[in-house]
Parts: sequence; C-alpha cells; structure tokens
Amino acid sequence: MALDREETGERVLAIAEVLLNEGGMDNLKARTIAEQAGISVGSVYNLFSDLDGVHRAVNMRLLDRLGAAGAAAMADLSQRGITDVRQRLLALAGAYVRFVEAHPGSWPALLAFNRRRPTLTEPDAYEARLDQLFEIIAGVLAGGDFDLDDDTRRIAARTLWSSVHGIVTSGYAGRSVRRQADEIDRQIELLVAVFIRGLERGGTFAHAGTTAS
Amino acid sequence: MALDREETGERVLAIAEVLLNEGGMDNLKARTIAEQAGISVGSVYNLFSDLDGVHRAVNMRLLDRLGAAGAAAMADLSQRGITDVRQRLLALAGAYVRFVEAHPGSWPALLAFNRRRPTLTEPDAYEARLDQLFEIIAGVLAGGDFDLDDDTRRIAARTLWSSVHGIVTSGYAGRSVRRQADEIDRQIELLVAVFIRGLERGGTFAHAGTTAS
DNA sequence: ACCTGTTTTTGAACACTGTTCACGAAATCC
DNA sequence: GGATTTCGTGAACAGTGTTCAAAAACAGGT
Repeated sequence: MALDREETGERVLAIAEVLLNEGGMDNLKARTIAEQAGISVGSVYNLFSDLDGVHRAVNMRLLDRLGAAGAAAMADLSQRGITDVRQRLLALAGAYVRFVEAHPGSWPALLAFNRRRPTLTEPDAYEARLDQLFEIIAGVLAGGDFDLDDDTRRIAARTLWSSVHGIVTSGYAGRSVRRQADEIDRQIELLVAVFIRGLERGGTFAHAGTTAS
Repeated sequence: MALDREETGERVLAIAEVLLNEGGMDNLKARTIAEQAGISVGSVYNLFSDLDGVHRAVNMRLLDRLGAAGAAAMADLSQRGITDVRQRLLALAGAYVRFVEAHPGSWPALLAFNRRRPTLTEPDAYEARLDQLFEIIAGVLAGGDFDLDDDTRRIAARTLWSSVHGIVTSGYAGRSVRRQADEIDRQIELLVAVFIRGLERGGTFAHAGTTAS
C-alpha cells in the first residue's frame, strides 16, 4: 500500500463520518472502520488513541464545516449588499438548519458525544471553534443600532446561538418531517423578530439577581 | 422473596436512575441492575423488553417529575399572589435549571437517548408529557397583555421552551461550574427580558417565507 | 398428600463490543 | 549487510446485551 500515514488517517475519518451519519454513535465500530479502510483493527488504534479519539476528530471537522457555512452565508449577504440585521440573523439560523439537515446522523452524534463525557480534557479546541461562531453573531449584532455594551452583546450573541440550537434540536426530536421543518422555521422567525424588537427598545439588561429563592 | 412483581419493577427503575445519574448512559448495565436488585439478569428482561425499555421508563418518570416541578413553581407563585409574567417565566426557567442540576446524569442521558433513536416508536407518551409543559408556558403568556392569537401563543411558548432548553444544555457543555451557572442565569434573564419587550410591541408575526435562497 | 400444568426465575451460553500486545515484517540508519 | 527502530497485524482478553433450555416456584384438582 502506497498510502501516506496522514492520508489513511483522513480516510479513516471520512469512513467514520459516514458511519456516524448513517447509524449514529453506536455504528462507529473499530472493526467496521478497519475493514472499510483496508487496514487492521490495531492500525486504527495506532492512528488514533481511542474510538473516542476518532469521534473527536470527526467532530472537529464538523465544527469547522459549520463555521465555514456560517461565514459563507455572511459573505454571500455582504456581496449582495445586504446589511439588514434581521436578514443576516435569519441567514445564519438557516445555515445552521441546513447544516443539521445535511448531517442527520453525525451532528446528533456530536451532541450525544459531548453529553457522554461530562467535560473532560477536550474543551480547548472545542470551544475555540464555537467562539468563532459567537463572534460572527456578535458582529451581526454590532451592525444594528442597538447600542449594547460589549459584554451585553456577547451575552446576547450566545443567547441567540443557544436558542436557535435549542429550537433545532428539540424540533428534530418531534413528529413527522414536514411538520418539523415548518415548526422550526416559525420558531426561528419568531425568535429573531422578538429578539430584534426587544433589543431595539434599549434599556439596561442589568444582571441584578432577582431570582425568587 | 415476598416482593410483588410491580414492586420489583419500581425497584429496578430506581436503581437504573441512580446508575444513569452517576455514570451516564453506558453505566446502565443489565448485570449491575440485576446484582443491585437481587434478581438475575434474565429477570430484568422479564420485567422490561430491553435495556432501552428500562431507560425509556426512567425517562418517563423524569419527565413527570419535571412537569410537576414546573406546575409546583406556578402554584407557589399563585399562592403568593404573583402574576407578573416576567417573574413567572423566570421561575419556570429557574425550575428547569434546578431540575437539570438535580439530575446531572440522568437528564443528559435522556437527551442522549432521544438522539440515539432517530424517532422510532416512542413519540406518543413522550410528547404528551412535553405538551403539558408547553401549556404551562402558554398559560403564563396568556396572562400577559400581549394580545396574541392562539396559534402564535402556542409557537411562542414552544420557542421559549426550546430556547431555555438550548441555553441550559449548551451552558453545561462549557467550562467551569461557577462560570456556567452565572452565564446561564444571564442568558435566561436576557432571553426573558427581550422576549417580553419584543412581544409587547405587538405587531404581526406572519409566517411569510422570506428566507434568502 | 400427590400429581399436573403453568408461570416465573435462573444463569450458562452466544454473538458482539473496545482494547491490548507479543510477534513478525518493513523501513531506516551507519 | 547487519543492527535498530518503527509499524502493522490479528489473535486473545475482558466486558457488553440478549436468549432460552432447564429448574424452581406456584396453583389447582382429586
């Protein structure tokens, strides 16, 4: 075999992603990878420490792709001269929805994976890729005339992301397929509309602890 | 053994929940359950069809408890004569946060479980329990002076739930523990504030498809 | 009491997991 | 070309979930 070491690593990752995408987390089996990649079981463990290591690597690629999709959507709008905040936020959310739909198995697997390990050694490279997304959203927010201080804008960006994420993920735990898409779209539109109107009214979002004990 | 059949079933469920709560999904092992319950492996499969069946049953109990927590929070506010929408929504969100914190392993396990099975045969009793939650939120929204039609209020309730859910779940995938709680609180406060302000401004939330293609 | 038919419980067996590691093959160096 | 280091291999190990023939417990009936 005249395959570079790194090249077979990429091959394994591609195979692993297909397996995850088709059958979810418990479809990622060492023997299947080895068979489909034309190598032995042990070699998989030579290239990656664990099966978890393989999954982690696949997840990194997924996050990179998601970030690229978001950036591409923004670049597309910029090129078309569209600066409207509402349209930009809807485009970002739409990019996320399409991304999830394009990865029906591997994206849920990423989420399930993060849930399985109660935050061990992985957060560094992981959240770095997420921060990239938050900054895209924060940039869009900075384009509006909301006059938010940096800290509040940061929180708002993360809140928007978390909310869209929640809408999409709980949406796909639901009923049929067409009802899902429509429900998700409506929730996202309402969220974005309400968010913009709410931020426009200005005022302070002081972090005063007034939670009823 | 003088234990009723249904009684040992409850015992198994209690043990299973502890296992899930302590070690996540892959800590739910048939042999461990059998040993701790004082029965044999086969008996577990006599009481439940699968290990997935056990997990499903535990999840149902969790959802019931969550619904009860929400209802209790509302009843508490009512008894104290508090009808303010903001306070009620914050109380609901707080109840959810506390619930998740009180079930640090079994609740993530529920979410991971729902992700593993791409929506198979379970939606009936499952979503029924969630609808109960949505109606609590919709009831709170109906108490405000937003003048929303029933359909929009339904969507708004689900959007709020999904958003809080997203905030909490992505929040706990993050860094340390104290930073998490603070970040989650701030996001929830901003979400609720923005939501109320946005809904107050009235206007139509028409579902016109203006997504950029 | 005893036998009979039914139900329930059991735990040994099976098919699969992830993971390791002694063993050879292949490459690299001097 | 021999020595040394690196790398791929697949058989072996320790666990999984799940099944199912047999054993045990039980329920009547005479």
